[in-house]
Amino acid sequence: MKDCIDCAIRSRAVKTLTPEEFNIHRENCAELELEAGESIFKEGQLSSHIAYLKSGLAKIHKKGIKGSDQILKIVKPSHYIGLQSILLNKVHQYSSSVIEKSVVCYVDIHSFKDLITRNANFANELILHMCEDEMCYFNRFVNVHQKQINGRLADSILFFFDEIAHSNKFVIPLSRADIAALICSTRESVIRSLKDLIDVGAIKVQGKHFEVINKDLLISISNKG
Amino acid sequence: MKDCIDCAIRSRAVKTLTPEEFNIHRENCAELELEAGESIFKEGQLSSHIAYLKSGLAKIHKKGIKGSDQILKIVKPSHYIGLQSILLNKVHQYSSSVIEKSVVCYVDIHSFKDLITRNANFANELILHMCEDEMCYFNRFVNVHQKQINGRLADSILFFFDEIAHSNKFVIPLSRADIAALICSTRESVIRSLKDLIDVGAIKVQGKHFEVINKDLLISISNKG
DNA sequence: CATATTAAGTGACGCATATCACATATTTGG
DNA sequence: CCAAATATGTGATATGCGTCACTTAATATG
Repeated sequence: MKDCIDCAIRSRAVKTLTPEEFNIHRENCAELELEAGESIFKEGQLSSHIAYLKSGLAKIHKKGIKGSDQILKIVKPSHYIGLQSILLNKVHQYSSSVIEKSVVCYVDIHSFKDLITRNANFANELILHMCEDEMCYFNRFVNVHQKQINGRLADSILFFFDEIAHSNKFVIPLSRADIAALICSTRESVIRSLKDLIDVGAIKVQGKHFEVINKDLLISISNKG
Repeated sequence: MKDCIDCAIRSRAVKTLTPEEFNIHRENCAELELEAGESIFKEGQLSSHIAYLKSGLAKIHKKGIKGSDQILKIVKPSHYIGLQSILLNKVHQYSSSVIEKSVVCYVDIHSFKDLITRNANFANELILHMCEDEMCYFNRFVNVHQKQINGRLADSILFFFDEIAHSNKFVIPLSRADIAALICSTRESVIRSLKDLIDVGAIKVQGKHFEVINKDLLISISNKG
């Protein structure tokens, strides 16, 4: 049940809204609970809303010419997904799905655009978010190219440790094939690489349950590629 | 000599400014003419300005753990460079340099931030630009991973054809090593791949002068990776 | 609870491109 | 204009990881 006014996980952008603007925002969005694996939107689909991930985790993914999906980004709560909908092209250029049970709010594009043009602080917060994202894309682009698979896998495990779970024991709600899609590899290579990291004593793995045993070692593997 | 009011290549964002805002903007920026190879800003350098590429071409680049530079983006005129300066961290996270003779305006960060918060149309245009950029990053990320080197090289040649030169004869103002940095490869592999594209009759090359002889063939190579 | 389906793991092999070492060509600077 | 520096090009070799085919384990469904 939607309860925007008491929402503890409002985006920083939404926090800039006046009460009047907040009410407009609230009236123009619909909240949905999605199960793991369900789609937020699909590439090629007409875009009419911008999605806001209230809780849970999502991935942004896109098919390449080889027909295989690639995960472009793991989205944390309190983030917008699909801002490109505000562009002129009316079709989603990539897909988004949740990877664990999540709550997603869909915000009507026109109302969202209106908020941007009437509240510069809201727009400013979006710009800040997008700048942060750009930095992540750059770092990831460089790392994916210059690191070997163990370094890339270490990066991803550290991401879930530091930015999602904040704990040395956590679940990575991705299959081996999905982890491969995230780190630009194949599921067989991911399995072999996981084995390497286990063998050197950096992590313990049981299905999707991960435990970081030696974070410094993992960081070292990440740093040297 | 700075002549903002008659500037034919104002950004779409700047076009949204009121005359008053335009004057503030104008008073808070400095124009520089840079030669090919000169730096706009360097990674690690304190950021105090946002750069605007008035004319010429620039690249955004960053070193990876292997110590080698990677080109993250070729920047066309009428684009801002280094928007991440408006974030809290006061240091550039990547470098930017011009790749041909260019004119760059440096805009004071505080004045730029002020413009964002006082003019939502200006902010809106920035958001649109950043959304377009994000799409490019996603496409590039997927293509760099899923295409083999000939496809990636074809992509870059087509980029210079369609988005920079708008002509089948053009100069790519990059060394072979720089082309390699752009397409995630090495200079030897770029040379071999250029040879392949020449051999199949897609292009002609003389130093940095390129001629696309068979665009359809080049597109086909790009599409199939 | 049993069966079917999907995911994970393994071994063997192949390949696209990186690396290395060098020669040649071009550009730069005095 | 010439020497030095840098860029380009080439041949040979190495390698990290993808691919394929299969077996085993885990999960989903009726």
